[in-house]
Amino acid sequence: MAVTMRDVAAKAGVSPVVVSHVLHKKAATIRVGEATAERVRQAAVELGYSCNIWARNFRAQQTYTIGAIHGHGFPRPILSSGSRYFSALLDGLMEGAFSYGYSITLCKQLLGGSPNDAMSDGRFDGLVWYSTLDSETTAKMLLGCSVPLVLVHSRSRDFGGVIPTVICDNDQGIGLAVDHLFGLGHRRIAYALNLGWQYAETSLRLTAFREHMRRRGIAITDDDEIRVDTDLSELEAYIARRPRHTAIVANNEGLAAEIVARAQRHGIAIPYELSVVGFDSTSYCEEIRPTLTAVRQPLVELGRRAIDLLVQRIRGEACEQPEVVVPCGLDVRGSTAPPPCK
Amino acid sequence: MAVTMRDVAAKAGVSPVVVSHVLHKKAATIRVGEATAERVRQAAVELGYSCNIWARNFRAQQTYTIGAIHGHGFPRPILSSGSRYFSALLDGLMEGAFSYGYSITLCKQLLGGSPNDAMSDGRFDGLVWYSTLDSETTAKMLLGCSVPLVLVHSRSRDFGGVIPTVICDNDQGIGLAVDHLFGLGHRRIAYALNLGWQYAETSLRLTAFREHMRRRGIAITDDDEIRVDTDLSELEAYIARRPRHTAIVANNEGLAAEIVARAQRHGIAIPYELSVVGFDSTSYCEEIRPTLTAVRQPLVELGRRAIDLLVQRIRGEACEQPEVVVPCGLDVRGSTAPPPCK
DNA sequence: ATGAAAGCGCTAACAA
DNA sequence: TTGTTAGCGCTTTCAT
Repeated sequence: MAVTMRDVAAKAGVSPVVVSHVLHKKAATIRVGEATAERVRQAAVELGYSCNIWARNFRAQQTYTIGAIHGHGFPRPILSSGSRYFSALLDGLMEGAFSYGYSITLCKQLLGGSPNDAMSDGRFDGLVWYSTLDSETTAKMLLGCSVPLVLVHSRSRDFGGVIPTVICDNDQGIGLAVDHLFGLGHRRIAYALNLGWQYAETSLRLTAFREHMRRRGIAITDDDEIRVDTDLSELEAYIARRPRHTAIVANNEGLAAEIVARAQRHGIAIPYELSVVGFDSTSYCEEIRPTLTAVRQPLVELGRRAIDLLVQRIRGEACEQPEVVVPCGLDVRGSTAPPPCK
Repeated sequence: MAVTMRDVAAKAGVSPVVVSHVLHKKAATIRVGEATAERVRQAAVELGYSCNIWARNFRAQQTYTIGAIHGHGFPRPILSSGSRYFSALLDGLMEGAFSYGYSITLCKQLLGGSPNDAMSDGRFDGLVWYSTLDSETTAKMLLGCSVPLVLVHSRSRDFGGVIPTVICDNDQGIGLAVDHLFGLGHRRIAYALNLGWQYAETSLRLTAFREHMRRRGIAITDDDEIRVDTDLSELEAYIARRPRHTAIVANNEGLAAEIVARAQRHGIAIPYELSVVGFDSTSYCEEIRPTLTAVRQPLVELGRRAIDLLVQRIRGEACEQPEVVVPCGLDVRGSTAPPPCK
C-alpha cells in the first residue's frame, strides 16, 4: 500500500541503499553521482514516497519515544479539571523531549495500568516516573526497569544513587511558607499531611517544617501534625474541634483545598480565623475561593530537567549529577492573613 | 541485550513459533503439548523475557498509536496555564484511545511542526486534527492524508463528506447565550470574533447569532459585529468609544477574557455596565475575575467521539455517520447581569 | 504436535 | 560510484 524505498529504487533503476543514502543521508559508505541522485529524488516525488519512521526506528533499535509513568493512585491523570499538576509536568516533559527529537506517549500501561509491562516491552527509550509512592514494591519495580529511568520527586540516595532524580528543594520551600506565616504574626502553626498516599516528599516536608519551627524556638508536637487518612475523617474531626492553631501548612494543593472547604463549612473564616498554605501552586490555586497561598514547585522545569537527565542516560553519557534540586517559590494569595487578635 | 523470543526458544529447546504461540497465543495453526508449553513458560520467566511490542507492531504493520494534530498558530499547546481547551480535548482523546487499546503520542511534528510529515511516515494508525484554520492549503493537506483522519470542529460537507467530523452544535449553543442575555433584559447585543485565526466555527457561530437575534426581531448590522485582528486594536478602539451595546457574545474564551480585561481597564464595570458571554467554558472561566459566563462546548466528549469515528475508520468498518454533532450547555457565571437601567 | 522459511521497511557492513 | 547481503523481533504460511 504505502510507497517504500524499494518502489522508489525500482523506479529509479537503483538499489534501495542508494535511495536510503540520497533521501535520508544514511548508508554513509555510499557515494552517488548527481545524475543518479536526481533520478532518485524525482522518483520519490513522483511516487509520493515518505520514509517509514517506525521501520527505521525498528532497525535502529530506538523508538525516540519517552514514556511518563503515572505513579499515583488514579487510573490516569485528568487534565481538564482540578490541580494542573500533571499538565505542568507534561509541559516540561514535552518541551524537553521535543528539543531532543523525542516524543511523549500517553498510554494505558503507563498512566495507571501496569507500568511493569511498559518498562520493558521495547516501547520506550526511557521513562520518567513521577510522584512516587515510596514502597518496597515500587522501589524494586523501578530498580528492575530495563530502560533508562529518571524519577521526579525522589531522592537519588533512596535508590542506591543508581537512578537519577529531579526534585524541588522541599526544605527551602517549607521555609518560605513558615517565613511568610511568621511574618504575618502566626506562632501556632500546624502541618497537615495525607497518610493514604505515602508521597515520597511528605516526610521531607514534614521534617523541614519541624526544623524551621524549631529554629524559631517552637517545638512541634504530635498535636501540631494533622495526619489525614484517605477518608479525611481526621481532618473533619480536627476542624470540628475548632483548631487551636491559627495557620496550617498543607502537604499539597488538594489537601489545602479540603481544609479550606471544610473549615468554611464549619463557619471558620478563611483567612481571618485560619490561614492555609498549600504546596504546588498550579493555577488551580486561582480557581478556588479564597485563592490559595502556596509554595510554588517549578513543575515545568522539573519536567524539563528530568528529560535532560534521561536523554543523557539514553545516550549513554555520564550523568553530570545524579540528583537535580530545583528551588521553590512562594505565591501569596488569599488564604493567608494575620492571625485573629484573640 | 534484551531477551528475545529466540533466546527463550533456545532455552526451551523449541522453535520461536512455539514461543509465540504459547506466550502470546499467536501463530494460530500451531498446537503445542502442555509439557512443552510449560517448558517455554518456565524459560521465559527465568530469562525475564517480555515481548517487544514494536517488533510485533512492525510486523503487523500497525502502530496502535494515534496522533493529535495541533492545527493552531502556536508551536504547541500549553497545558499548565490559560484555557484548558487542549487539556479537555486530550482527556477525551485519552479516554477514547485507551479504551480501544491505542495510545496517544505527542510529538513536535504534530504539535506545531510539520504535520504533513507525520501524516504519512507510518508513525500513526490514525490522526485527529483539531481546531482548523479553514484554508485551501489546509484542506488540501488534510485531504491528502494517507492515514485515517477525523476532524474536530469542522463540517464534514466542507471536506466533500469524505472525512468524518465531530463538532458541537454551534447554532444551539449560541441560542443558549442569546436566550440567557434576552432573559436578563438585554437587547443591544454585539458579537465579537477574531479575524486572525480563521477558526472553522467562527462563521457558523456568527450566522447563528444573526439568526437567533433576527428571530427575536432584532436585525444585526455591521456595527453589531466586532471584528478583531490579532493585535486587538479594533477591540481597544471599540471599548474606548464606550460600547453602545449592553452585552457581547464572544467567539471564544480567550477573546471574552480580553474584552473583560480591557473594559475593566477603561473603567467599565463587568457585568453591571457590560455583560460578556464566552464560548468553550473550560475551568479557565473560573480563574478570571469576574468569572466568565460561557457556552460550554463538551470538549471531553468531542475527543471521545472523535476517537470512536477514527477507530472505525482504522478498522475499515463503515462509519455509521460521517458527522457527529454534540449539543452545548451554558454555564452562567459572574460576567453577565441585567443591563444597566436606562 | 512442531518446525522452516519468509518478510514487514529500513540501513550498516562488506563487496565489486 | 553502485550493489548485495544480512538482520532488527516478531508472526503468518506452509511443510513435516
